[in-house]
Amino acid sequence: MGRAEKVTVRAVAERAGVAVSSVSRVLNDHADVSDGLRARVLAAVEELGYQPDPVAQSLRSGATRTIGCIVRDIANPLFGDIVKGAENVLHDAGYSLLVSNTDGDIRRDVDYIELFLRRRVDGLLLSLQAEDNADMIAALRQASCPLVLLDRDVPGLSASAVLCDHFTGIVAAVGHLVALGHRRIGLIAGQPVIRASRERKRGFDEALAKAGLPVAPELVRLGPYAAEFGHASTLELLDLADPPTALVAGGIQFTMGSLRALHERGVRIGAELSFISADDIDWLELHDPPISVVKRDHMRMGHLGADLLLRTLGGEAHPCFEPVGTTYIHRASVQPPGVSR
Amino acid sequence: MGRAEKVTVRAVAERAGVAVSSVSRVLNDHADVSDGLRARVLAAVEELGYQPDPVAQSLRSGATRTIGCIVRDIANPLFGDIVKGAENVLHDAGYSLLVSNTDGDIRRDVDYIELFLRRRVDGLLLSLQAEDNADMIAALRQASCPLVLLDRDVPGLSASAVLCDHFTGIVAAVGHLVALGHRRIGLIAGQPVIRASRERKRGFDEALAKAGLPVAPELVRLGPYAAEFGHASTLELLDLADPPTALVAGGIQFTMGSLRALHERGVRIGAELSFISADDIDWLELHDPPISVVKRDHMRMGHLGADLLLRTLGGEAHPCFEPVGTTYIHRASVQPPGVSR
DNA sequence: CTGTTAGCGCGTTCAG
DNA sequence: CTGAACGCGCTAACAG
Repeated sequence: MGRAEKVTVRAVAERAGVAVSSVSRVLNDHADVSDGLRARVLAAVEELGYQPDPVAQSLRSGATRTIGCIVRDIANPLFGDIVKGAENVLHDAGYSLLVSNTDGDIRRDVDYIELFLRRRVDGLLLSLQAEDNADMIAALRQASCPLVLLDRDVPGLSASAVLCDHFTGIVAAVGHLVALGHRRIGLIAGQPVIRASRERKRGFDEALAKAGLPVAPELVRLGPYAAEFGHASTLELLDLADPPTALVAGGIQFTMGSLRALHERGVRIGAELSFISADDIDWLELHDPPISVVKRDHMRMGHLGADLLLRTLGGEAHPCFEPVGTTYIHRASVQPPGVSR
Repeated sequence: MGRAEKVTVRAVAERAGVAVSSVSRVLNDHADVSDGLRARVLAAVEELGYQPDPVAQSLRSGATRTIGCIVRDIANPLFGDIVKGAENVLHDAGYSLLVSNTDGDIRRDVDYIELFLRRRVDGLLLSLQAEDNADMIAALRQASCPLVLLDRDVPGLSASAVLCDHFTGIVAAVGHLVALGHRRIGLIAGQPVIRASRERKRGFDEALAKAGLPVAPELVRLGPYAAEFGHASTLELLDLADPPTALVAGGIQFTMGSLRALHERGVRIGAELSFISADDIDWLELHDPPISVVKRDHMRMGHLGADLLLRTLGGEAHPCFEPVGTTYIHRASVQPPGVSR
């Protein structure tokens, strides 16, 4: 096993025949350094292969060049894309990314917040599981580093945010189904503790109202973000005496669960039921027939979030909001029974 | 914005009326501490809400309680599952996980290795992009922390590894296709710089040989792990004068690319072509008709890798190899043209 | 059993 | 323009 001799500033200083502070000056290019000294220091650095110790730098400076990222499920391609986009930007800026996995348990959000703050991260990228948890808000208030919320909205908190326009996407999706003649449209979405869920529900309601369609509470299922919920809800909707002819699923977990339920029942999308997913994941279109989606660019969201964080760290920006557009993409659908045109 | 007063050991010591070292003794339960002192220290800790600074602890102890993880694409659910499994185990053991994204560029493997080592991570989880890169091997030799390879094999390196049995899975898959009567079977897989690719090719060759089938070099495409390669290769195979009747794709990227190509061409899996993916991703089965897969439990691989790392760190284990089984799951297929039975 | 002291490696005051 | 000295917060020697 290789053993690298630990080469410190002191070693470099001795090698160059100067004081340690001079080495530090050169490396952090603090003005007023003579060319001769600079050259000798750089030569010594090169010869010894010196590299400053980030841990010592962190203790001294208070900055760790580390960002903490909190997401529900890093294996979920939605969050994977966010993390990937963020990591790309942060890496290029010299930051490293710590990840988490809160997995449906809101207390783990709090745990990770406290853990990352204790580790003195320079910033936090947050895709929280709920926006109204008191413990979580209290934990975030302790933060002395910039915070960026990813598609979340916690009022009264000093944080930036990257927000998606879910409303427009759902309105377009439902509008399209209505135009096809659907009158019984189901919605499976998350609980209102997350802005995305509220916006989806609001878009759903407004689109129906605009079309003069009645609200059918039994066709709306709001629950925890888990494939099991999407699965169970889809089965319940299919078992209704008067089942929906079209279904909008408001998150990738729900989409997964719903597709599995439809698959089990042998219900063919586009042939027997119109299905729209409110999160475009790359592979959804590969279904046969393809699934219609409301598309969001998750990598871009991570990208923007990291960018916002870096700009705040660099003092170039104060907390602000960055909107991310949403596009509705129609891929396949079917007219409801009894509709002629 | 909340401003937490930094409470140090010194503050706790003064509050309790003892020396700083006594505080340290109590917290790290170094033997020989009187109950009275312990109680007073613990009380002061509680009252002040003291929490040790991990950065200072790291500088002092040399350990950062941080693990670096190197993967090609964290947004890929395959790697996402690995990272998730590893993070779960590491978090419970008090470690945090730094992630990366090497994205097809082998030099980024080297960059991240050097970055993480400079940051003094306590261990490295490595899903490398090639096993034979000299710079990468040189970088890893500099490591003084334990290394765990994830489904990779770098001979001559002091590292543990979690390995999948790809061979058996591909043999089962090809064997099944042969039993159905297929005689022209295509393979899309990675280059031999990664053990997984070599094992898949070896399994493919042996299964064909065992069936007394000729080797058809034009049906085997080995290339970089990218959806584009799977896509282009699939189109090339379809365009052959004598195209394959069945296709085995040896990695999730290739599967993605191939499915997209088949979708574009309107080729129906199970109706016109048998398709087997060598990496089961949760959602593959949701295709209609379902796709046959060679299943691997990626989360378990991350789990085992992290466990191996922790055991090595705890001195409970020396570098070793942990095998992960592979299962072939048949979901749908089609007999080749001209086969009656 | 407990207190005093010396660094871990770095950046940054201050004098010269 | 350069060097000497201090301290970030903690742990581990070494004394008492």
